[in-house]
Amino acid sequence: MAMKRKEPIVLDTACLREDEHIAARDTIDILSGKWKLQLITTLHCGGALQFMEIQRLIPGIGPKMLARELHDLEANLLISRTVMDTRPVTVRYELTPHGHTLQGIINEMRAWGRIHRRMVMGR
Amino acid sequence: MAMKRKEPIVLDTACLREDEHIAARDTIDILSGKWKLQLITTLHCGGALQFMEIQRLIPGIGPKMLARELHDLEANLLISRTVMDTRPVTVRYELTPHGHTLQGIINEMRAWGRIHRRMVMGR
DNA sequence: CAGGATCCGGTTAGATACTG
DNA sequence: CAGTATCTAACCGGATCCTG
Repeated sequence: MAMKRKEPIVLDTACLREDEHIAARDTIDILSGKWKLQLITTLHCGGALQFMEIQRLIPGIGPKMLARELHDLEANLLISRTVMDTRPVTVRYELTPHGHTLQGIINEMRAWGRIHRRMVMGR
Repeated sequence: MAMKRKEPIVLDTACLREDEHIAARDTIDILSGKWKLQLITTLHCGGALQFMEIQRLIPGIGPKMLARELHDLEANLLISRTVMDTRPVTVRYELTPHGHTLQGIINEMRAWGRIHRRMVMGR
């Protein structure tokens, strides 16, 4: 008697394509990490800011983390770093136009997060 | 002579409110982790699936990680877990309606991620 | 089939101290 | 002011083995 053949599970690939996963993952990776969201939002609202100004606006972040996160964002062309020739030197960090486009997604995350919190915490 | 008073930096708080940060962070936390996005998308496209079916659909994931991620999502009311009384037992995992609402954000992440990739990789 | 238990290497993030 | 260097504790994710 023939074995009952179990067909391999293959879903409609349209929504499971590899590069679709990658695109979403890229976005998540950029936004992941403890301070990225706050940092982006702070620069979005605050415009151009200096290193210490940012540190004061984000309570709890240390210089090491702040420097690292700023590097990451700069490498992704999301912020620009400008050394001003003042004395002592100051550095101006600012979201690029591309960086500002992230705020749309962040706002959606806020909206969903609020709904989610009500759902999980129960009203 | 009076010192030049540096005003403390206080930005319009509307976009920097603590609970706004938290809401966005909740969303990120749910979507962070190596397999969450793929897992949600797989269940979104595939409907109800068994443990092993999911494992086959997500190449590389091990049973430990899969179990953990499923637990996380269930704790957040994003998926439902149903034990079927078959022999041997099988378990059916399925996105809840609330879970399906995540796909909107995920799709936006994909769209942004594609744009971003073109921007960084240069064309 | 559906997982839990254990071990283990790599990454992450904080504290502290120091430099140009 | 604007960071870097170093050390360490915590966490993440994988491999392997085991159970009901």
